[in-house]
Amino acid sequence: MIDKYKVADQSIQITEQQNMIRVAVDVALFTIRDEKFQILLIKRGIPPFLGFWALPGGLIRTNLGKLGEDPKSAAIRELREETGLTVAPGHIEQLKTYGSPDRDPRNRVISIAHLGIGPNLDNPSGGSYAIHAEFIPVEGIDQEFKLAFDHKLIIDDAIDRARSKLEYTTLATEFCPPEFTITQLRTVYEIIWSIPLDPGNFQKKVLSSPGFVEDTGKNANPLSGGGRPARLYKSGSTAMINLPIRRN
Amino acid sequence: MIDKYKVADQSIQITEQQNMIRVAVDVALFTIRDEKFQILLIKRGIPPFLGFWALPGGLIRTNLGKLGEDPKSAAIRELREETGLTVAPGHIEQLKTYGSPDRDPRNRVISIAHLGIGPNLDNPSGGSYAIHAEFIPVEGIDQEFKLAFDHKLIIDDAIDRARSKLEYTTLATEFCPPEFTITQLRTVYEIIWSIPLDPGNFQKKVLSSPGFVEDTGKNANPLSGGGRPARLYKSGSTAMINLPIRRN
DNA sequence: GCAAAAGTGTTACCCTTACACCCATGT
DNA sequence: ACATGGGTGTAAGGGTAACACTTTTGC
Repeated sequence: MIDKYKVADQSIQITEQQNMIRVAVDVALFTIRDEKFQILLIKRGIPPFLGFWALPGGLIRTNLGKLGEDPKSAAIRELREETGLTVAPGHIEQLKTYGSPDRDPRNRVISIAHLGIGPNLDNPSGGSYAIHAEFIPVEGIDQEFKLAFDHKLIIDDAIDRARSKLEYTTLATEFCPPEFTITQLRTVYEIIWSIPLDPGNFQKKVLSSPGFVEDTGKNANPLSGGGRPARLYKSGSTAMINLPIRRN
Repeated sequence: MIDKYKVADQSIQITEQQNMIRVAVDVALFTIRDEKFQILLIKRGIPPFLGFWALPGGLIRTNLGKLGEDPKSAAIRELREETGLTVAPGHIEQLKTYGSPDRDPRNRVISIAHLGIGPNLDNPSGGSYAIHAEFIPVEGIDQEFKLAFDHKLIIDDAIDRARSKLEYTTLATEFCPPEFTITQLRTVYEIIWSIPLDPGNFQKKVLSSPGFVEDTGKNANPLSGGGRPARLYKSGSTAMINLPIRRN
């Protein structure tokens, strides 16, 4: 019942190099482009999985300063290094850790996956070293789509998380520019959930949820072809929605 | 923008011992005892944090077989080794990974925290090596309560997760014996949320939620002092509740 | 004026809530 | 018979969904 290794581990771990594992971070960065829900992927330029798509990511560094970097910082750094894109700390969160012993064919790597949201992103810079980064519509990522490691699993989990967080948090505002109209916000829900929502009811629900959005007093420029100018709102400070937006 | 270390990491990681980190698992194991919501903690018998309370846990092993163990297995093993208690794989899930560089004063350790539910548990066996395990009511864990490392943070996150999962999953049935009455199930909600629920309305909501519970056809023994014998149910196969149990 | 998009009003319907009431058992 | 806990019925209130309607612009 009691294992003799238990205390041994705790006493030797200060000096010995045992039971150490490589720890990576991966980032599932989503955006909306061309009215599609898209995810940032890189095309691998080295084996294993040469030519396969993968999430941007890499090992957490231990040689920076005395103790190393925390996982979220590592995720932001790897994203920048591999794609040239920068995401704010407020727009990235931990998703889940993937630790199956055989998930990397070379040797053991545990990955702390992150979920990121990127509004108004530049085009990713295709890195050197034959690494190519691109936004890919999530609808196109099916069984045919060649993904490295267990990244298909991670992407599916990330999509699920993003879709369900729309319902009870203000995540949707992170897909919008700093000032946006209610219609723009509704379009985010419609694109990510792939369903139409009633414009009138959506408007009332968002405005009746305290702290969801904040009125700027300004109006957006009317579209060409006419239509009443929409009022501009900015994201509120509150994180949770009291009246959930529903998917029925 | 592009960092020269990027490809270097990927090519040398097969051979060199760089950027490796100790990875631990910790378990927040909850149960209901004496009509209280309780968590399993151990009293540390070695420095650092000698005499402080901590979550059961330890390092993931890399020397078992070729590649090592997966995090969930490690969590179940550490729990058994440190407390003598066994939890089924279906009653434990990953909570979150804690990776702040300075969370362990000795050296860098990243911990994959797990959330476990233990119905009908034996008393934890106080381990040898001066390690003492005990169930502690969560209401007693305040700022005065001395917890090691960042375990106060982990416990708070675990309690939040457990409380919110009651609402939209069948987690509450995991606190019950294999066959239970609706009143027993309601008591789980009442204890964990610290609020009373209407017995009649609770009954109807649970029974109208397909797959939440399954009728065994049997009745429980009537309590001494009278009362109609309650019907016995068992946990259904469905994981999600369509009509959420609310906390208002 | 007409089309188009933003925003408000209205109503039937459903679910929830609160609580009364019946059922089955021990003493 | 009475107390006790299990379980069902019911009616008032609140939120939602569907859709009609008004407002404000471009052409």
